[in-house]
Formats: sequence, structure tokens, C-alpha cells
Amino acid sequence: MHKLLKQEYGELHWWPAETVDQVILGAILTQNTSWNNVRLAMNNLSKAKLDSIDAIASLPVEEIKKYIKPAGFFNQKSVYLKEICTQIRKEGGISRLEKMSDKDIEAFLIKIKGVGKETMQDIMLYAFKRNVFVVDKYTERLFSRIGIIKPGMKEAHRLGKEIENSMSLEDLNNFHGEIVEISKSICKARPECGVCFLRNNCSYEKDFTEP
DNA sequence: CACCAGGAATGTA
DNA sequence: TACATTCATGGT
Repeated sequence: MHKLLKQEYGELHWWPAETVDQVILGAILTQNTSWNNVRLAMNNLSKAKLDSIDAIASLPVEEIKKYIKPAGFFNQKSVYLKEICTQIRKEGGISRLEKMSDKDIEAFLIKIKGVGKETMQDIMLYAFKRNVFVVDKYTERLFSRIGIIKPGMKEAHRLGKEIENSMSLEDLNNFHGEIVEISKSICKARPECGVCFLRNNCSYEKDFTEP
């Protein structure tokens, strides 16, 4: 699958962000939220020069809310953003975390309130360049709808670990981007549906015998 | 106007 | 451990 998708999309240089700090902030903001809304929120932060770990760590929660409103869930996400930025700074910043082992960074991230499995994987791969295969909802739909796993995030994570152990960092980076990109495009096999077969509201959701 | 988006915390059994 | 509920804006 990755080979075919690579031919289609080439080098994606994925995670749409300019800086490492933006990757981390975006990973929180995109939780169950369309990327367009995340972009609106990120633009608000960027224009105010608040799109950094240090800036958010020293900004009151009520202030953060004003900027990230378009991304939704702002009451929780404002707290989550402040929390992860504060923790990273307490640990010595990005430069200190970069030197740690994969397992140590994972342990550090997962105990932060607001950082679950998917968000942790986004940060591991795209901020710290570690060999991680990101499993999100698109990934679970792809795997289950072409019939290589039974539906469910747990199953997707199990297969994800196998993939992770057999692919290079560069390919893992591209592969996740490819899965998101194809999920946002219109299904070529059945264009009359109007959406990609990886979308939740695809009208052929119950019929994927011919991927 | 109903539904959904690149999740995670919390509560219940 | 395994589900259900809650959170909220903007696009289709």
C-alpha cells in the first residue's frame, strides 16, 4: 500500500507545520477536529507570536482560549496545551527531551493530561523523529475496510506495531501522511459516492469487498 | 438542519 | 477490561 501511495503522492514531508513547537501544539488542537479548524486556531496563535512552547507555558488559560476557539473543545484544550508546554519546559525543553530514549519520551508524554496514544505517536514521529507508526481513526478505517483487521482501534494498534518494526523512519513519516491525504480525496473507484471510502459517511461503508 | 472532524478524560458495570 | 458520555467550532 505504501509503495502505491508513494507513487501517487511522492515525498509529503508530512505534518503541516513550520516548527517543532507547532507540531506539538497542533497535535493537541487536532484531537477529534478537522485540520481546517486547527489551522484557523494556529493562525491566531502565530499572528500573536504565541505559537511556541515557551509562550503558551507562560500564558493564562483564559487567554489561550481566545486564540484557539475555532479548533473547538477550547475549555479542555487550553488546559491541555498549557499542561504539556509547562511539563516540557520543566523537563528542560525540547533539546533535553531529544536526547532521551524512545521509551523515556513515551513515558514522559503519556502521563501528561490531554496526551493519549494517538497524540503521543504524532509527537514521537513528527516532533522527535522516532520510528513510530501513527494509528488514528483513518488508519483503523483503512485497515478494517480492506479486511486486514477486524474493526476497532485495539486491532489497528496491534497491526501498527508490526508495521512500525518493518519500515524506515522516512517511510513511516510518508505513510501516515499518505493515509490522511487519500482519506481527504474522493474515491476514484466509486466517484458517485462523493467522498473517499475512508470517510465515516461513505455510503458504501458496508460494502468494501472490492477495495 | 443533521452530521462529522487526524481524541481523551471520566464515569459506569 | 469494555463501553458510554461529554466536550464545541466550522464545513458540507
